[in-house]
Amino acid sequence: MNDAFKSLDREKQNRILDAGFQEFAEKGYKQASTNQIAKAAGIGKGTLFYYFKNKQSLFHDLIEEAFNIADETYLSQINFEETDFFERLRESSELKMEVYRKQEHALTFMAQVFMHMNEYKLPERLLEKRKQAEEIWGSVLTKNIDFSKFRDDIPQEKTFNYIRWTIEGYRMELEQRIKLQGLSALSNVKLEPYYEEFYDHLDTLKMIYYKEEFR
Amino acid sequence: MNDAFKSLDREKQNRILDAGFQEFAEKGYKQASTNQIAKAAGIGKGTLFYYFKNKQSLFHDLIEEAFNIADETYLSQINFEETDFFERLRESSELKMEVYRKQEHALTFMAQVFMHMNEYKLPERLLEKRKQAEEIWGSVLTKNIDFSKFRDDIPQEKTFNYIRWTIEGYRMELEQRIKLQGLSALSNVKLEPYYEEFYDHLDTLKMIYYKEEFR
DNA sequence: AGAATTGTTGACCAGCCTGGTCAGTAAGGG
DNA sequence: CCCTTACTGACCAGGCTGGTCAACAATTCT
Repeated sequence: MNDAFKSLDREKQNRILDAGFQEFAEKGYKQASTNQIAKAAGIGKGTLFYYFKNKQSLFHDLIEEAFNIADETYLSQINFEETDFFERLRESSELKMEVYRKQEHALTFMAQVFMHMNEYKLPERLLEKRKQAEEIWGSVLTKNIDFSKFRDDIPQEKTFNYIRWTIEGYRMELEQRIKLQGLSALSNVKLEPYYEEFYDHLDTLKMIYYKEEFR
Repeated sequence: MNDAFKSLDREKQNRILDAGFQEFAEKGYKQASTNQIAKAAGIGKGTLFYYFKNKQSLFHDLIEEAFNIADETYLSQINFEETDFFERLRESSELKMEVYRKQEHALTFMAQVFMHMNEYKLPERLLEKRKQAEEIWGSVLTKNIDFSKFRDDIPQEKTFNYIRWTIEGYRMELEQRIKLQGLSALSNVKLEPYYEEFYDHLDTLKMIYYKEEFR
């Protein structure tokens, strides 16, 4: 990523970044095609290599950019004053949705990178960032949370995991549903009804896992 | 799949089938490589095409074979007399594990095919099978189940989904854990402690979602 | 025994796609 | 007018693709 790229207008930058995020997230480093990325971004192949010196450096730059995006629009916005678990969960989910709106494939790309991190020999600089990110991502739903609101006949760790897994399962099914009904991009989908559905699930989970007096 | 293949000894057949399952499950139809499959199965490339007439027919045969395996060692073994949800869940999980032991990648292959079914133009014969399979797979955790044991302050459908999602989340984390700790094949991993862990989760879920008198 | 059949292989094929280059074009600013 | 910068796609060598096939090996038949 050189100065030429950085001085592009934001829209074009984002188009290129997102094309890269999507291709690498879908196929992994080796199988990803720079031709595809250029085509999806709507630029010539030469131009891609005019902005990035080669495939590997493009990949590294994408990782760094994804970290930055996640940092700026997600992690740094989390309100760690909020001690209620479900409120924190709601806020963090909404922030995540913000990221999706800005850069639809940044987060799936990040997840892919996290999963296969060990296969890629990344420079020290990125490994360091990853370590930091891992910690803070893990703290989003734990740091300064009032876990005493959970019913105490179920081990706290289980409660925590069960809620995580349930939400994750719901998220995946929702993704599937949206993908099936319309081929439209996420940005074109009316999201309001899904929010209501999601809040409803949060309430139900509160019913299930909170002590009576906190429901 | 011709007579030559069918008259191979079981072990070699399974080696080839599983190599195919794995490759297609990992990369999808187009990206899958017949070279890789032959190499992974430990046979020459020519031999693979001596057994199967071409890539597409190999793919179709694998689908059919996967359906048969799932049918024989999983679906047909489910005891639909058992009306307790968690007992049914336990049994079906153990049966699934049987399938894994016999053909490690058959089920992930099937899942992949189900997901991307619409992209492949499959012959009528397979589409029909799929339709049937879909119905019966859906019925495994519902048909003849006594849902009245669930607490009735939470909608039954939610209860059902939440348990599914929780178990699925647990399964994925377990897979991750096993993959990390040892690179050994599933068949070499001591499974007993995991079973205990799994049963423990089932008990906890019973605590959460059953009426008091059925816990 | 030898002949005939069946099983198995990897070198080989044309063709596609790969990451990357670079001569050439276009545009803008001085 | 030149100089710089932005941008492109034809082009390259090389790797991998699905698939073939002549040659060889093993087994079975006569």
